[in-house]
Amino acid sequence: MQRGTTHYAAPPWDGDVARARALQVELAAQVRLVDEHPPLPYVAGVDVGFEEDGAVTRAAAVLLDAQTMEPQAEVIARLPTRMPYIPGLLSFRELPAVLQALEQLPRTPDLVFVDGHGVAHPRGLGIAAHLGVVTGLPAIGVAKSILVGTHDAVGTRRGDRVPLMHQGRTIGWVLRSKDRIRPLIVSPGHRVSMETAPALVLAYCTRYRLPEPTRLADRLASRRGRDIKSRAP
DNA sequence: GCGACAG
DNA sequence: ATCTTGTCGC
Repeated sequence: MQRGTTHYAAPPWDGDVARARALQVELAAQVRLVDEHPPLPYVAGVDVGFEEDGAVTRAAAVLLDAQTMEPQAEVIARLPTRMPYIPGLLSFRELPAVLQALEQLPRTPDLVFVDGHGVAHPRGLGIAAHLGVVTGLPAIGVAKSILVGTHDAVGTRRGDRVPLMHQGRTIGWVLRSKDRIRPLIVSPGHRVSMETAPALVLAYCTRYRLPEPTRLADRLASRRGRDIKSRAP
């Protein structure tokens, strides 16, 4: 960590699925779906990839100027993978590495775009909501497919959207970020309202399906982009 | 009991 | 998520 004072507590994992789910319910109660993000000087995008056949979890975080969307910093954190992928418990597997990457950024972002769901989760605590609650930072979840919920047909043009419903509640949106391209599943994670989340995501979608913060982090996390700057002694 | 199931 | 070339389309 280079910022020194910031150290986020990673979620615990002892193999007890029931305990993890109980913790999710507790943390979900702390989620605030109201707009509390400041005028955005800086935004960040985070995503995770794997190396060594899954033995190593690699998280990437990219800091961008909120206005120009120009990348200000790109960092990578590597940690040994300590649990398998379990639907509904993704954050317990990926958040530890993501938090370390966030700590390596030269400054704290005012909003974080996370690859995965926000409150559009069985217990209301997708990885974006989990990240938001443990860091206190405003966060939005941007997923490529649905984990839970149903929805009506969505228009085919950029900006078209329909609510993602679950147990009679709107838990997110199915948002068309690009004409004719498979829609994104957007849900607020923390300190962002259900109404604002899709507007912010759309504002950061330029010529690609994914919003810039997430797209850049995605490129760094997976092994594409010709391994720009990594290596950690 | 039988599927579904973010990444 | 990851294993993988070329190919169809804006």
